[in-house]
Amino acid sequence: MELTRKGEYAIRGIIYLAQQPPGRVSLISEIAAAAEVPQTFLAKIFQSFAKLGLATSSRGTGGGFVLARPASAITLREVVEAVEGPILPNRCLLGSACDRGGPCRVHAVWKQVQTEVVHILDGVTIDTLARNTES
Amino acid sequence: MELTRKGEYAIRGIIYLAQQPPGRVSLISEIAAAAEVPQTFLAKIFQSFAKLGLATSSRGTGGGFVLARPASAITLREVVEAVEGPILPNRCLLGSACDRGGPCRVHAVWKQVQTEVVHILDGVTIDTLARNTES
DNA sequence: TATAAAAGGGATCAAATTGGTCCTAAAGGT
DNA sequence: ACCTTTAGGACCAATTTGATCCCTTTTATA
Repeated sequence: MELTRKGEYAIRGIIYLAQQPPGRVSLISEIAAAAEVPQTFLAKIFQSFAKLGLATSSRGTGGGFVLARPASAITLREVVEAVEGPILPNRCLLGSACDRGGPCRVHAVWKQVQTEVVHILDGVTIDTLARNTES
Repeated sequence: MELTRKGEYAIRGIIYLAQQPPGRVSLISEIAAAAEVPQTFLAKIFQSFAKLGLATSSRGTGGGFVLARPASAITLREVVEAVEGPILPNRCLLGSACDRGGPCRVHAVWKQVQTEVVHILDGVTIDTLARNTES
């Protein structure tokens, strides 16, 4: 029930991107330095972003990353799920038969938790986080 | 962001206890068989329950476990936290300085997630789960 | 008062996950 | 050609998870 480093780094990294002037290309080395995150690790994270269409990547000289959409159209949920996988408080929310025969007794509760968490994270955009200067 | 086996076993085990006639002592072997959980592992889990005052244990012949309180006075949150530790979507909710200087930008969001999840789990008692015959 | 029946608690262990590095390949600019 | 930059795969150490084993302590009872 805890965000991993990967998730934290992902958020820090994409917030940095969102704070750049629109269209400005950022190097992974630059983002890593700014977000204080191991560069090679962050590179993997941004690969996921690129694959999922959160960021656009370009190679070679002058290459780097740009947000694929306005920061106001990227939700915290998308970013978290991009690297951590779907919000899933319990395995039983995947398949149908979680208990030994029939849905488990707590199924409905986990479903509710999932729905609520997804709702909260969907309600926060990267734009909001990027503007949010200090607490 | 996922319940572990330990948490699942804990819930299954305590639900079984709650389904017994009031005052009836259950052996760990009996609970393990009924809940289809590895016995030695479940023993550890019930040790936690005993320490935290969710169940009462007695040793020797005729010993075993009984709920320390009516099942209607034990919440799902207590059971989960007993074995998984506090509901904590992000490490930053522990200390004060999560970001490099000052609270991190997402701090408030994680706080909200934590509050909401705790609220949901606090609203479900073991009694409710134990009565809940099938979905 | 042995003895058997339970839980308590520590040590240990394999497998999976996490957190991260390294190297080579591919793509793009000069 | 050559340099720069991301893509992708292999790899690795540390931690966590999911257990098991063994010995100790407590307690009832034959």
